[in-house]
Amino acid sequence: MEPPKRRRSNTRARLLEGALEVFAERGFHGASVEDICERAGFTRGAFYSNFGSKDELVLALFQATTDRLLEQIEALLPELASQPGTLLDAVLGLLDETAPDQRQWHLISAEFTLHALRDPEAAEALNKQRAMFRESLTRLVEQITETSGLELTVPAEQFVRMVIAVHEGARSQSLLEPDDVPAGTLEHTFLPMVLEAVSRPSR
Amino acid sequence: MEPPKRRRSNTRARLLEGALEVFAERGFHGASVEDICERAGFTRGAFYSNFGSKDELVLALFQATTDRLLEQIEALLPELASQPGTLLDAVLGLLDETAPDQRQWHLISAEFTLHALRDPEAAEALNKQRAMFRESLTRLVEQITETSGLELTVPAEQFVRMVIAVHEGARSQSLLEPDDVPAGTLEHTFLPMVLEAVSRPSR
DNA sequence: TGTATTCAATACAGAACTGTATCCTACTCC
DNA sequence: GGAGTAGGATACAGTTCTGTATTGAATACA
Repeated sequence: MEPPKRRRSNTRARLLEGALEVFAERGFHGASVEDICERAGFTRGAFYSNFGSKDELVLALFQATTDRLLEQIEALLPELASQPGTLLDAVLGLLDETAPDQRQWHLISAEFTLHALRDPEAAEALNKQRAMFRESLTRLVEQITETSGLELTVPAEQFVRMVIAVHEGARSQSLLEPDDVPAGTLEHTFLPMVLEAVSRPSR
Repeated sequence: MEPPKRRRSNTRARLLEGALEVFAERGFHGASVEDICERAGFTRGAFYSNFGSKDELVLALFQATTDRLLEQIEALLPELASQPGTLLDAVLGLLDETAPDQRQWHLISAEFTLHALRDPEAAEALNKQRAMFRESLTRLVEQITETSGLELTVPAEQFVRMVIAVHEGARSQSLLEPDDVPAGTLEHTFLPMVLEAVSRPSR
């Protein structure tokens, strides 16, 4: 009674993967259930046998993505915290490594955010995820500042919020104008200055 | 032969207005032509008599929005540049005043950006608009730094890019978590620090 | 006042999409 | 190797949307 599910969970995974791609290309509303199935190599029969509706799939996709993100963070945090290197390297490292395909991730993430801005329920889920992410990042920042003789003049969480804002805003610009703003340019120019502005050698 | 168009241009305007609202609520793909017409108080007959398709309307809406934005900037720039006040007040003032309805503007703007990230033609149009906006903002920054005994340690345009990144990233956070991040909090906490970090009294 | 024109409403045809019901195939387990 | 079942394909019905063709009312103009 256990093994027969191997096939099932596999097609679920493939459907989720296909959905990720198609959503990135056409957006949630723009992608039909059939588009997703086609991409995954199935027909709608498989879809409705695994998900109740597109909304349910979106939710599952969000959950899966969140789970993977948090797993990655768990794996990366101790490494980054213990390795030598500047605070910024660690922070940017985490931000970058958790988004292997920058472009796709940004598209999906923006799509989710937009969706959440219109739907309170989605907003709650997204905020929960973002809060966990911020927390991890905040912990990382605190650990590194403690061990590196650096002290922040603002609460670590607020610093993290700022880093995230810059990161997102910058990435949006670099994806829109890849020629004028190569990926990472803005972050690497400004975050060091920001950091300098809000930190000092600890007592 | 000229006056008969008065009615026409009026319904065009109402359709555009309706589209703005509906797009903000449901997104481009999520809004049907009929939704837009209904909001504007027409039926699809009026729509297809004024626009060839939803895509054409989106383009027209983008153009109209851009035109209005640039007009507003033209009107605000001299005022802001001449008025007493800090550089930041002026910059944030411009950013805020050009977006009377923060939420709707952000939604539409995000939707456009997302669309542009998927469609090179839209990207070009959006980038042109953003370039003009940045230019105005850059001019404002340069004017104010010149007259206020302040000097930037980075090119004005890059500073402007950074301000925009922060502004967008911050607004996204404050719209998602209005309780935890009241509008303007992040900007007003961090931008002064950033500014301090990248400026010094001029020679 | 009568005629022409403009512009939006209405009616309609066709396409796309969703969701369900049924069928078919390939395992599983005896 | 044969019955039972899981899971995906196929066929179908219903809905929604788009775009066009036609109609009708209001306005301009003579």
